[in-house]
Amino acid sequence: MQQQDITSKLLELGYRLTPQRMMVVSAIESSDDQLSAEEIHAQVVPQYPHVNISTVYRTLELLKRLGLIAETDLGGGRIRYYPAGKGKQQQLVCQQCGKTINLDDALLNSVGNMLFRQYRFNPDLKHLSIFGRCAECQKKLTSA
Amino acid sequence: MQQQDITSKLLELGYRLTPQRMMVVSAIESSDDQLSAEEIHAQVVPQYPHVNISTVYRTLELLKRLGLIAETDLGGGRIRYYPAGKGKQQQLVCQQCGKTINLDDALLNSVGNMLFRQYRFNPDLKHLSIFGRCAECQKKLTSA
DNA sequence: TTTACTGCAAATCTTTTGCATCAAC
DNA sequence: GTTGATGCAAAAGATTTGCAGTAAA
Repeated sequence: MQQQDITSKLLELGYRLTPQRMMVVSAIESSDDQLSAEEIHAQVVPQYPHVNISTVYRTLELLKRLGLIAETDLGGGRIRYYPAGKGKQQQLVCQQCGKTINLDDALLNSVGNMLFRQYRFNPDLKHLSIFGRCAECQKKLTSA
Repeated sequence: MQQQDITSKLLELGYRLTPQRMMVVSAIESSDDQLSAEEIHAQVVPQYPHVNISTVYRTLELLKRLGLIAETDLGGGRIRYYPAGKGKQQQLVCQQCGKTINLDDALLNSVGNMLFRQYRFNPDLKHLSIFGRCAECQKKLTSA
């Protein structure tokens, strides 16, 4: 999903293309990371000081409802948004430093298969987060 | 961890045994499910109408700090508490019906080992939740 | 021109905190 | 009697909502 796609999709569906919306879309699109509502707002304000945080929330809600963006819940109420088309969001989240590590497909699929074989459970592996401690934080912990 | 153990541990550590604390402990101990702060409060109020929700939060915070209870984050800001000794909390959570299925250790350990071998990441498998759809809801979905 | 969208302020909802009072020890 | 624990109310942080004005179509 490219930025043009999102905005043209909005137009196509009869929604208005306001500068606020375009800037929210642009912020999400151009970021390498997933962003929180606050972060998106912070990124838009310098270019458009009057944008209200409630508009950001309303825009995110709209884009989510239309399936143009998606969200991950990193736990502890930390919700992050990312473009719906932008790859997988399977990750390891370090609870100490917050770093995220992307998981590779092969490993993930083997886990998914195990779960299905054993429990007939169909895991949503597209949005999986596993919490724990990354190598560096683990090291700090043991050396402390 | 039995209820007496928790209360005696509190005493032992020099904390006061108030009726409020005992009732919070009792609510958590006697429930088969994990409970939210609100649910614990709701369960205590009928027997002790003046208990304040902030006392519940303070008690949970204390018990958590002492390692007597633990919490799981079910996503979407839903935090649930359970006695620390009460088995593992590794589970599959159905996003449709809310049912939880406990994961077996062997499977979990093999996942943990894979993650460590490949990423040197130390997953917190004691509190792992994997979201998705259970067998029944999957069936409903495909037959609908 | 029409009415969807926005900004603002106020309302929610959950959790936390300050403080005076109270009760466990 | 001490001092830690509680109740209350208010604060805080994140998100939502009502409403009147504004601007995209």
